[in-house]
Amino acid sequence: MTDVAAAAGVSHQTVSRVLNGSELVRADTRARVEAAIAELGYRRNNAARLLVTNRSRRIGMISAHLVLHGPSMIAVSVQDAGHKAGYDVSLVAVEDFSTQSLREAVGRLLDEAVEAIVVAVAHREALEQVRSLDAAVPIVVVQGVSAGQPMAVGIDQEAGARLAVEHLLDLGHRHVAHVTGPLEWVEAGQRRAGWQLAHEERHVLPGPELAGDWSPKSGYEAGLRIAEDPDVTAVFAANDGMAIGLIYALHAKGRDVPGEISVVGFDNVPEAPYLWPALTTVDQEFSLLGRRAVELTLQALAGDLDPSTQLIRPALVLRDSTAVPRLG
Amino acid sequence: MTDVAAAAGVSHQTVSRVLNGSELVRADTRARVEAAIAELGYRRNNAARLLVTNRSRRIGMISAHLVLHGPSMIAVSVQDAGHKAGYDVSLVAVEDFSTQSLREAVGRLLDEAVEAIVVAVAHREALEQVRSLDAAVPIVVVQGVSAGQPMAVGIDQEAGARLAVEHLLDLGHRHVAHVTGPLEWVEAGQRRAGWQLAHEERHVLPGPELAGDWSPKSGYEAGLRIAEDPDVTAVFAANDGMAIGLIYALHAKGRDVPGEISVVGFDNVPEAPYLWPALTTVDQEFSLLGRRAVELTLQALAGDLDPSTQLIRPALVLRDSTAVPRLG
DNA sequence: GATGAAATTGTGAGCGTTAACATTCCGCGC
DNA sequence: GCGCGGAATGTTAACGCTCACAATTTCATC
Repeated sequence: MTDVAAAAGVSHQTVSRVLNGSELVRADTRARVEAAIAELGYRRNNAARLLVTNRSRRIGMISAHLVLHGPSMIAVSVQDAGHKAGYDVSLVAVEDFSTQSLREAVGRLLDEAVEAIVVAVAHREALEQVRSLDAAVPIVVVQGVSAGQPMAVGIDQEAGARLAVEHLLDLGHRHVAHVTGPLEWVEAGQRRAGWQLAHEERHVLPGPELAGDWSPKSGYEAGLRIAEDPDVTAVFAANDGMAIGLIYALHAKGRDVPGEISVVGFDNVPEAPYLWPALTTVDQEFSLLGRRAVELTLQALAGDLDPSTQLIRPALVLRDSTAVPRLG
Repeated sequence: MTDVAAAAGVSHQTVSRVLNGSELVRADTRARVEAAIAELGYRRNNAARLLVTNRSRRIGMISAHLVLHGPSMIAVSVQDAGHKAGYDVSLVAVEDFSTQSLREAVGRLLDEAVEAIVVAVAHREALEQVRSLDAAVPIVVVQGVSAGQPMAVGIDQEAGARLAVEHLLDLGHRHVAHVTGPLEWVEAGQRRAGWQLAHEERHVLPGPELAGDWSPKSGYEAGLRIAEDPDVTAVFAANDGMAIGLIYALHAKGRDVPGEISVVGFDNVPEAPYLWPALTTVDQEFSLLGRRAVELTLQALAGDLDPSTQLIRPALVLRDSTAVPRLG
């Protein structure tokens, strides 16, 4: 910086002012400084800057299971929204949810001087733990959110599940079976709750519940069991991956989808329209979620701690994997 | 730090030594300092540290198309391998490949004081541009790599494509059609080259070539065309997503897979085994790629600029979407 | 041309750490 | 008991930037 100042014949402070877009610099001085900067290929040293301003313009994000559609979409969307708001986003992926590993993740972010942390971990206990760590910076939750939580934006999983189940009941199915996600995931619990509620509201008993873990394989295994059960005419799988495994099992067992059994997924992965049959599923608007999360974070940074929970409503996407149940 | 020093009754330098694991601190002094640190909940300020050491222990990564399987797997694996080597990894996603936007991405990373940059952008021109930007830090390329490139690790796309095509020819297909990825992508070109070469080697003419863009939709469109062509009995799709769209189109047109037409994909996405039919495809070992990339980066940081290109060999995964061609 | 207020520029200190060097401590041999 | 040497600790000066304030210039006004 001193070099630039010398080259432009001004003081280092004037260079600093130019860099920060201050109004108080005469146009020709600014031009001279900018020329010198370009000339010398100078870059401002952010460490020094951070040291004195104490503002990193960086927000941290804790994420898990980045291989899954939802988490990865959320990570990308938050990152993107953050950049657009002039923030860098540091992502740290955790592999397990031990206090140890979460503490380490938070520590890592704090070491990077993040101004806030966005937690995108749907694991019930993990969420509580991160919250209880209270890290002197605002924490915003974007996944595994339930109504009434402060500083949280999420997608209304329960509503999405109801959309799916009600669609099947509307078609005339007596009840709907459900392949759950791993129930330590808040989302999995919420989708399951939506499935139950939709039945309760119509005063019918839900169909059988099978445990899955998001993987196509677990959907496949559930499908093998469902194929044996003549009572089941409709299944709501808690995500598209399991729906794919499920349908595969049904095909393998000679059961037609949707002729004999209707299937609805959750996520609307890009290949959903091209599965055979094209998958009816629930679409979540992740990019909106990312934007909202960053908005909320910025708000928190401005000292405005919003105690309300924003829930984005998902939408049902009708395709070919659901049909009126075959009579008799 | 001063506070900690005061609390422990030592000088700040001693605290610094404890923090850096220096040998020259007596055990009881160290214990006292550590107690004070825990007591006060002190965290070292990395900005100040970076300012004086000039070592950020951070590597940057430029990535694109994080929604696609390959890029996202690579991003995760590099990040992971980096963390394990004690480095933070900053990811910046670019959306287009203009000089402008790449320059900005590199700039953003440089501003974060990264010690090296891993470029995971398969776009031909983009790669050259980033290289030509010469950013005073080592640059390692992990995607869109071809043999003979310095400082690069990649997966041998051409070999993978040959595996796929040779398998089909071995089954007895006269030739193989190909749905390409967008040809600005190095990978797309390499897979296409492998497809051509496999034919050349056997002195047969390749089947028709159709242009795709990685999306299931483009695979679907290609599929509609292929379904009309009685000559085509086998197709190599440049990724699984297009293979899915392709198979959907064939089904929709009443063509059986693999009975009438065999299909091979590329990527081995998690749902591949559960598609109908289960997809024969080429598997790439992304986690190994990430580790190799980080190794190479560390080597470069140690001043050892490896001019050789490491290519990881992919593997063919046989499933049910390929079969011996129907006679006549 | 003097005056003063506003616009522009400069000066010095300090952010929290590490590096380099200086100092103190401690135990040992004579 | 003295001096010596290495171990342990302390002191001081950067690192490159912004902040608060001081100094200078500019320009309209009379």
